[in-house]
Amino acid sequence: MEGSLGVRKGAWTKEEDVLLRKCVENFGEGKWHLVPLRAGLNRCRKSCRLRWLNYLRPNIKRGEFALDEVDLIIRLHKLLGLEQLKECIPRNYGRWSLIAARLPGRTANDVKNYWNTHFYKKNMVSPQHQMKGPSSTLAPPDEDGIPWWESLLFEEEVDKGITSSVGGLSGLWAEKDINAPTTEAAGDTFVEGSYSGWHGFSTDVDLWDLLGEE
DNA sequence: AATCTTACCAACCGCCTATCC
DNA sequence: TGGATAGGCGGTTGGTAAGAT
Repeated sequence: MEGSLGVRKGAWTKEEDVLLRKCVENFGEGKWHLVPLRAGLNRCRKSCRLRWLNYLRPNIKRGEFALDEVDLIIRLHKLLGLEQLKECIPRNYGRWSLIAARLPGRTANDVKNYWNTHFYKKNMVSPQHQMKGPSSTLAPPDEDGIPWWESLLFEEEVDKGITSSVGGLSGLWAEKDINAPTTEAAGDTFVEGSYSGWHGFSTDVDLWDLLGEE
């Protein structure tokens, strides 16, 4: 299975995994354009990076999402989808990465897949009744027959709490003496809590502050 | 047992931003 | 300053396993 430039595509073999792992162990993460050459792999740089980040990296957690993980995904997704934040986070960039950064061992791809499988597609049909939600083995519905996760998705009080938290962002910046003169910088400030890839804009504002948790 | 449908998830693709020259 | 390149992201696709008919 090869692409137009003779670069291999599709599922990775065990041999390829071994080569990639050895390469990263020897040279470290990064410089992905050099990895195919160094590892002796007939793969593109993006494919190597993705394979490492989503599958080969140490401490990757596999298997079913725990209750608290799903809870957090729902809350953070809701938070990051708010109009107020869309204004200051360009294109919602880093949304899945932000959420994944709060779930040790989970990757952005994992979180995205989970959301798309359990919530997003169901939302397209009928939000209140078509969603399957997290595996029923996680937790039974309450006495009213309403799954625990559904209340998180549609609970107005959760909305209010999150909205007020976001509304208080400017206060947080002021409180922490953070200079956020533009909406773009404001977005960086928010994102920085768990994502360090942008601009080197550093602050200790945390998603937990916005969620009002520990 | 065979076929069809659904769910899951690894991987690809295109786009954007940052950095380098 | 502007083009080329690399890194990184979200959206989407496609293969496959599991369940239903």
